[in-house]
Amino acid sequence: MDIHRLRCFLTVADTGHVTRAAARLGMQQPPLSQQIRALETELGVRLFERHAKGVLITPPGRELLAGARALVEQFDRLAARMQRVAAGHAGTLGVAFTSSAAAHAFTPRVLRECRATQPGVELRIGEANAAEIIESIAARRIEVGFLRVPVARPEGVCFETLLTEPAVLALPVGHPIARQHKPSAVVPLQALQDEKLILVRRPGAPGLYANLLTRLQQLGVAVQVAAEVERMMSNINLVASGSGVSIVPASMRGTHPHSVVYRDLPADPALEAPITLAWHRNNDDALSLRFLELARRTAATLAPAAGLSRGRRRASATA
Amino acid sequence: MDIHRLRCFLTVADTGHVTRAAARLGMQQPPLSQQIRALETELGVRLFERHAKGVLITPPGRELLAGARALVEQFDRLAARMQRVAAGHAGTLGVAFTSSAAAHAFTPRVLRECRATQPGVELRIGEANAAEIIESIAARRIEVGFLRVPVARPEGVCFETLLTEPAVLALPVGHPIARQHKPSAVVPLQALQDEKLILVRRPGAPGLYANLLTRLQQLGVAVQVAAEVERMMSNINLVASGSGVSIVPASMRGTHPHSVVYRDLPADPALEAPITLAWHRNNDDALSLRFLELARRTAATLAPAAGLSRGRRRASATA
DNA sequence: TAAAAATACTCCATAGGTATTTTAT
DNA sequence: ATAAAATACCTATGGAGTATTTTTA
Repeated sequence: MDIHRLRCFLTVADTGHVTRAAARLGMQQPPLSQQIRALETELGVRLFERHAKGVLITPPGRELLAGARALVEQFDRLAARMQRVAAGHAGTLGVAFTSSAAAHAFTPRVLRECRATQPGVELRIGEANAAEIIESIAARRIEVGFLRVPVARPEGVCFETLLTEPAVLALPVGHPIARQHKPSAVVPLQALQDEKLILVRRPGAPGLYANLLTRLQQLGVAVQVAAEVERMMSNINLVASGSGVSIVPASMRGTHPHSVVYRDLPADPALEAPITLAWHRNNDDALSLRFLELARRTAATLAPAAGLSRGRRRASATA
Repeated sequence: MDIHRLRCFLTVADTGHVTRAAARLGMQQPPLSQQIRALETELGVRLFERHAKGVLITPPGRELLAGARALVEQFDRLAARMQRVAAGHAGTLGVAFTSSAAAHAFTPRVLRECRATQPGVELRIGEANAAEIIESIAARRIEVGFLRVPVARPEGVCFETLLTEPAVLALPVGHPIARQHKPSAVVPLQALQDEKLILVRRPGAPGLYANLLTRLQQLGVAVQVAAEVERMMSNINLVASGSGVSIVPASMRGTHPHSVVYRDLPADPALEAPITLAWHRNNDDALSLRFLELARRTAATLAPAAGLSRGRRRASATA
């Protein structure tokens, strides 16, 4: 008993004639008779009564009929679905973001674009920190990640900077620096002299804040480290509470609008905060590739000049 | 893509190794590799990443996995069910009764027995008149019928008398015959002289009532025909209403106990009312045969002596 | 170097085709 | 006598086996 034989059986049952069924199946009558006979022998059941003007299904044949029809239909659905999967029009894609990547306008736009252009694709969305996302990609639990800085580079995981944005200074409302500089002004880093600074820093993960400390040291600006936190949101919350000042990616502007004010910093490549796309080198299926391309295109529409000038598709892996 | 290939795929996915999967499938590694390769080529999708220590399923492979597992399980369920069908332990059986056959104690007992001994068998029960039942059997819409008298004998339909029971006289309460004869007495047919008689008679269906009229004529007993009805129940209802007297199969005793009284009649083979089993000659599947045998055994326990003395298994067909 | 998968080939079971016979109305 | 199914026989595709090579950690 296999799908092919069941299809033979169904066609004979539907037509009531072996000959007509054979024609519908695009085959000759004798081999179809043999298929039916083989099925009967295998099941130990007579499926049809043979008459001079055709065949009549038997009670056990009727039992098979319902089950076989459901089975063949399910089979055909699966085959059709796999065709769409092969084309990248259907499937499930695991995507994860860091909370700070999720704050960028890029993130909801990518998801919206994907749902709009690929309605058959189910997105499994998760939020985690960069280390967890990278580990999940390495372990192949998810396909794509969006994060800031690649805090680890396991074998096989690729990274690509999609966008960069400048860092801005985040100050508690009423802070002297805010009073001394208009909202449109650029605050020099020297203004941070003796300020209490809040850092987002994870063990072994040099990122935006390592670059900041290096630059302050170069400039001879001394600061106090008021707190080190793990998440960008904790960082802003501490600024809002007045515990100190911090620098954050420009897309965080607007968080805690009543408690936090933001000021531009001098243009500085070391203080640019990237949005980084992460995926696994071995994921070469149509769906993953389409999604990566979609992410690149979406990023290009958000920052076309930046994207081109900084060199798109800077893929890299520690292979 | 067929069930066999999907089974190969599932085993490789479950084990994560082609070699181990081959062992579990009872085959060698190379043909299994070929099956996987063929499936990938056919679907246009890479299902596994090949590594030195085994294989890792890909995203499109995961898509196939769920569907394939469900499909193979459904396939196996169907195969298992067909095995039970072949043995007669599962399936659907269409059974119909005439209302007067349904009144006999035999009927509920057969159904109860079947449900008890064959719990996997679904009984589709219907009630209809004898002509409809016989036509349904001839048209193969149902498998078995229980009725009184075969009012037609189409090609292929077999009949077998399972039980016979004497006819009894049904009288309205307070009727003179009831007063003149004790409940245990036997009322001679001569007592019906000049009585109003209710008959159950269908066009072209000679049965109990034809035999009765013939016998009364032989005895020179004149009666009035007060009514001719189609159904045994209408018959008893008319007796209950005082419209006349009638004779009914003994199993009808107890119907309308407050309005109708019953009296025995002299033993007379022509006035015996049979319970007849009807089926189609071509139904040789295990389930039908088992049910016929069950009906015969059940009938034998109800009237072992009668059954044997009158010759069980009097099958007949007008072939 | 070792373990796993892929390749090359051979064999055989079985699906399908053609020609013919049997069966039932 | 006719139409349909069964049988007989042939061919070829493809699944499974053995031996061997390739790949990767």
